[in-house]
Amino acid sequence: MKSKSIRLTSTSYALLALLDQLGEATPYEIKQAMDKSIENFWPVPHTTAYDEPARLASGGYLSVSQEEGGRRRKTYALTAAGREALSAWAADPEAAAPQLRDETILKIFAGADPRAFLEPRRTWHREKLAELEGYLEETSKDEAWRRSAMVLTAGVAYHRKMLEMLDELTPADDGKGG
Amino acid sequence: MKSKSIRLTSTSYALLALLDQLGEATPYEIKQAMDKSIENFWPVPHTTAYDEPARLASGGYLSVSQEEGGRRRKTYALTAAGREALSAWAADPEAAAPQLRDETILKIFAGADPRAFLEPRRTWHREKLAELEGYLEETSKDEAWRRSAMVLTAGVAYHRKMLEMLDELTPADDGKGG
DNA sequence: ATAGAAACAGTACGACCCGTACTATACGTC
DNA sequence: GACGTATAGTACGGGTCGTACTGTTTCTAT
Repeated sequence: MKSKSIRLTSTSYALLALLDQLGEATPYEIKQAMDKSIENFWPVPHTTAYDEPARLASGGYLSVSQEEGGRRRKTYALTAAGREALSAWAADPEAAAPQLRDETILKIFAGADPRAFLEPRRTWHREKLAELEGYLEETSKDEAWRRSAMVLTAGVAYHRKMLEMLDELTPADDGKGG
Repeated sequence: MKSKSIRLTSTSYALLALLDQLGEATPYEIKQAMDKSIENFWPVPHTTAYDEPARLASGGYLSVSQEEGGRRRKTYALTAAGREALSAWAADPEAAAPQLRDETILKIFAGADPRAFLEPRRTWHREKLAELEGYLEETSKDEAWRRSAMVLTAGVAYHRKMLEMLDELTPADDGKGG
C-alpha cells in the first residue's frame, strides 16, 4: 500500500480531472470520456488511459479495484491525495505555454507546395468542428458534463478560427500562380 | 561508417529540413535557426539539437566533422541519403493531423476560473506575435531565409487568430459576473 | 595581466511517453 | 457452437523530455 514517489505531469492531471468528473471509471471509460472532452487540447494515445492510471495508483493518487472474472477490468477513483493534488494544480494560475505541432507547416518549410495541403486541412477542421458540435449537443443537456461543454465550446471556436486562417492564407487565385 | 537502421520521426525531418537550409551547421546554430523558424509549429527541447543530429548521423542521413580544440563543436550536413529521405517525405501529401496541447484549457476543465487565464494568455500571444514579426522583418530581406519567412507568416496569422478567439470567448463584462 | 562574472555551448541521464502490433473477451447470428 | 465483429486490454522498446550540470569564451574592472 506504500506509495512510491512519481512525477505528476500535465497528462497526470488530465487523468485526475477526468476521474474527478466521472467519480470512478475503468480505463476504457476514461478513454471514451477523453474523446468527448479534452482530446482537442490534450491528445494522448489510448494506451495512456491504461498506463497512466496504474502509475497514478502506484503513487497513491488513485485507488484501484479489480474485477474478478472476464476482462478483469480495473476501476479507478481519486484518493484524498489525488483530489488534493488536482485542486492545488488547478488553483495555480501559472500554466505552461500552449504548444502546437503541425507537420503540414514542417513540410511546407521543407519545400512542399502549400496548395497541396490547404484543402485536406480545411476538410479536417470542418470534420472536427462537426464532431465537437455533435458532442456538445449530446452532452449539453447533462449538468454532469458541464465542464466538457466548456472545453468543447472552446474547441468549436478554435476550429472555426483555424478555418478562417486557412481562408486568409489561401492566395487569391488570380491566374498569376504557376 | 556503416549505418544502423533508425526510425525517422517528424522531428528528424525538421532537423533535415533545417540543415537543408543551412547547408551545414553546429547544434548550437541549429537551435538558433529553430527559434527563428519552426519553433512555433514544432517545438522541441534544446537538447534535441544535440541528440537528434547524432542519431541521424548514426543512420547515415548526416555527415559529421568535429572541431579539434576548444568546444569540440560538431558540424553536420546532409548526406545524399538525407537529402533523398527529406524530399521523399516532403513530396508525400499525407500529413499527420495537427496537435494542440494547452494546459490552460486542462485547468479550466479541472475547475479553474477561466478569467484568471485570459489576460496572461492574451499577453503571451501578443508577445509571440511581436517576436515573430521581428524575426520576419529581420529575415525577409534575405532570400536564403525565404522558407522561414513562410512559416513565420503562418505563425503571425495563427497568433492573430488566437487573439481574436480569446476576445470572442471573453464573456462581456455586463456586471452579472461574480 | 588576470580574477570573477556573465554569456555561450554542450552533455548526462533516467523517468516518461508514444505508436504499433498484438491478444483476449463479449456479443450477435445463423 | 463456429464465425465475424466490436469491444477491451497489454507488451514493448525506441524516442523524447526536462532538469541539472559541466565546460568554454568573452567581458569588465582593476
